[in-house]
Amino acid sequence: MTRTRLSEPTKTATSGSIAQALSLAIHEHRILPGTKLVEDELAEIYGVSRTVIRAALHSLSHIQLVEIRRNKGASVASPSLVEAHEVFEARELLEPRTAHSAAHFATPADIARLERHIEDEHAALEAADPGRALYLSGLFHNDIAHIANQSTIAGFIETLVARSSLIIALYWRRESALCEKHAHHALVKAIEDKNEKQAEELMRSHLVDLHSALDLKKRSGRVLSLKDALSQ
Amino acid sequence: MTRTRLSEPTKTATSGSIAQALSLAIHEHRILPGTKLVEDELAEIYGVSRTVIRAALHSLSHIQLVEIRRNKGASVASPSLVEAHEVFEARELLEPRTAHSAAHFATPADIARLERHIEDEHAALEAADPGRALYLSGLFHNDIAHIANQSTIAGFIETLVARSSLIIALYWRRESALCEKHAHHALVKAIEDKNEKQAEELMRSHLVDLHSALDLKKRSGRVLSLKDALSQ
DNA sequence: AAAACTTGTATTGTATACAATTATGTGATC
DNA sequence: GATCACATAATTGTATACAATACAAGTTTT
Repeated sequence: MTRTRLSEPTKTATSGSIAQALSLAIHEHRILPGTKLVEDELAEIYGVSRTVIRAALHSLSHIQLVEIRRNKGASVASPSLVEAHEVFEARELLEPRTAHSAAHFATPADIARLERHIEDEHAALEAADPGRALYLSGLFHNDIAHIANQSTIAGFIETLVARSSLIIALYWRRESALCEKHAHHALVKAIEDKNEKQAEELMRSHLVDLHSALDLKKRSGRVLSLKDALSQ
Repeated sequence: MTRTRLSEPTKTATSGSIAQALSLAIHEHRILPGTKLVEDELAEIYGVSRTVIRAALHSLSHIQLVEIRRNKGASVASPSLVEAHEVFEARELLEPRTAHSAAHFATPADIARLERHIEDEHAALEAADPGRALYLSGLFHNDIAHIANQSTIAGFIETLVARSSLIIALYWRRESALCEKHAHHALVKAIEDKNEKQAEELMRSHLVDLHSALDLKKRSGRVLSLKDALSQ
């Protein structure tokens, strides 16, 4: 996954790049669950036809980041509490295993990248940008899945991490995500030490911790205009 | 071009129904890995425009049943041996857990449905229709995943089962699938008895057995014409 | 006033036209 | 005979036009 390019406007938006941009905006909570995603509006914003927008929306709907109802259009998905628990239960099943394998396969370059993720995440929190911190936190988990060298499972985890971002927007009750910093640090340490069993156990407890931080009732969310939310 | 009004309940083919029809054809090995899927040809067969076909192909590409390369079009996916092993490793991670939960949640109606699947599968083998038997065998696994009441994980398993069908087309070396009959029967028995631990263990050993039946080198496959393969 | 109908607008679904790209075949050259 | 160049066909990518559906507001009817 490459970082978003900044200022060159000549980038002809393709359905993939638009899906990625929308996905990032959802990850960072610039557009919240329930927001209607109107095809014409998005086509205008990205300077392409509805055809391309439709492809992007459909690909996001497949990973359940957006929900498409026939003749009703697309909106950012709004997982139920049951789905929320399911997502975290699935993560608790998959990710400890990937942490185990990651501890086996990780190279020094991998370790360095993971540590950079943690630093960036911390910097985003310092800069009062919790949305970006959340996104980076997701990248951290995805990166571990890829290091584990199981691309099929890594693909599943990517969708689970993405949906987790929606869930956090709806059900999160904890004030800061700072507590995660130590958990992530300890995890990297275990992976660096090639302590597979410990990495697995740290990942498991980390996820249980996140899962327990879900609230029981939905939060209300104000919805910004798409133009504003997608202007970067 | 006018649509086919000749037949009675002319189910206006939608992208979903077309995706399902193609998926079934792939499951049943009527169209084999590597087969080119030309949009115009499919549009002609199903009596819709390319727009609808494209949506169907894209949705199949998301679950990796078909592979789409830009400007090159779609073809039935042809997983590498590495991917094949990954798919089965993922199944070995997920499905024992669902078997465990299924044993917990299964109702008598669920048991009856599972047993019907086994019978149908056996009947298909008797009728010398191994493709259909394979499809039904996949349904059996999907059904267990749904009984386990974890729709997120069930969704993952569905894609893994689908890809397994491609893998079997490419790498299967066993003559008959009859051996599975006993495995499936024993599994249902354990679920019926609500013996969670045994169900989990039977599922694990069943999957290890399947995994071990993969050959190391690809088989060559003859490709039929799409019109013939999709005529049902 | 409440319910049902009507009409107008916004939005999505599908087909089609055209542009861009890739694949194919033919002949010239060595 | 092999290989390259180039023209032609086949196929995919994108935009747009139009049809179908849903949504909202106002009007009529009871």
